[in-house]
Amino acid sequence: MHNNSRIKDILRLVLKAYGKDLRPFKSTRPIDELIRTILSQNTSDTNSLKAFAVLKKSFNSWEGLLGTDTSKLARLIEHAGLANIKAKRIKEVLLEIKRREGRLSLGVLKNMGSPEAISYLRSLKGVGPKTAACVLLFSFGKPVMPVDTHICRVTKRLGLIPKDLSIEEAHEHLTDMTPKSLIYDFHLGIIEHGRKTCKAQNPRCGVCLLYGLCRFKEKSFYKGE
DNA sequence: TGCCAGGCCGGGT
DNA sequence: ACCCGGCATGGC
Repeated sequence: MHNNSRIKDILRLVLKAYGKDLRPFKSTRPIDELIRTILSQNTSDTNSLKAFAVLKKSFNSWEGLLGTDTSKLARLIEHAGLANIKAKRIKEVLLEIKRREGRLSLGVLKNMGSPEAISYLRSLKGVGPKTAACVLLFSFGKPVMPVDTHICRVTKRLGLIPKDLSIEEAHEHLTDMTPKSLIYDFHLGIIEHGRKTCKAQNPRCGVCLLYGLCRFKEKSFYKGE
């Protein structure tokens, strides 16, 4: 637990600046979360949420999705981009869950430890470290940090993790070093920090003030600031 | 106009 | 164990 005090510092600043904007934890249904997260892979929120809304509207239950052919599914989710890949992933992942569990449910994860649950999810083709972490955190409240490209960049820049970590290693490091009860807030806070105010340096944001962490500088940082 | 968004897989070294 | 190309829409 090397960087423990530093991460607490940063957590405090992030929560002070953005805590009030974060939606409180409310667990989402695991299959919903899984589908939503696959749609979000390498895709903006607005596009993936639009596609998810179309899917929800198209099916009474996800059982209905299993009988739909993949090309038709791809048309339904075209707003999300990468639609052919995602349609195939969603359908095959759901089929595999149904095959394993006898029904379309991830309830089996509830009583698993995090490592076991991660292995289970990642053995589904199309589910990588980020998608697995989202399901475990947002549906089951397990202390697992989802790391996307933005979080990876920012935490490296903050010096919380070494710059040469792969994204998979970053998941492990950040999960380990963040106090369990704060993983959810930290994840959302960093996302919020990037999404909103800190396109330029924000005079009310302690993270920007202390660490110069405004979004517009990220590119130059990664070209070797 | 080009770049990038809450990734992941498969194939090559 | 890494590295890379492919996948593809919409917003700025």
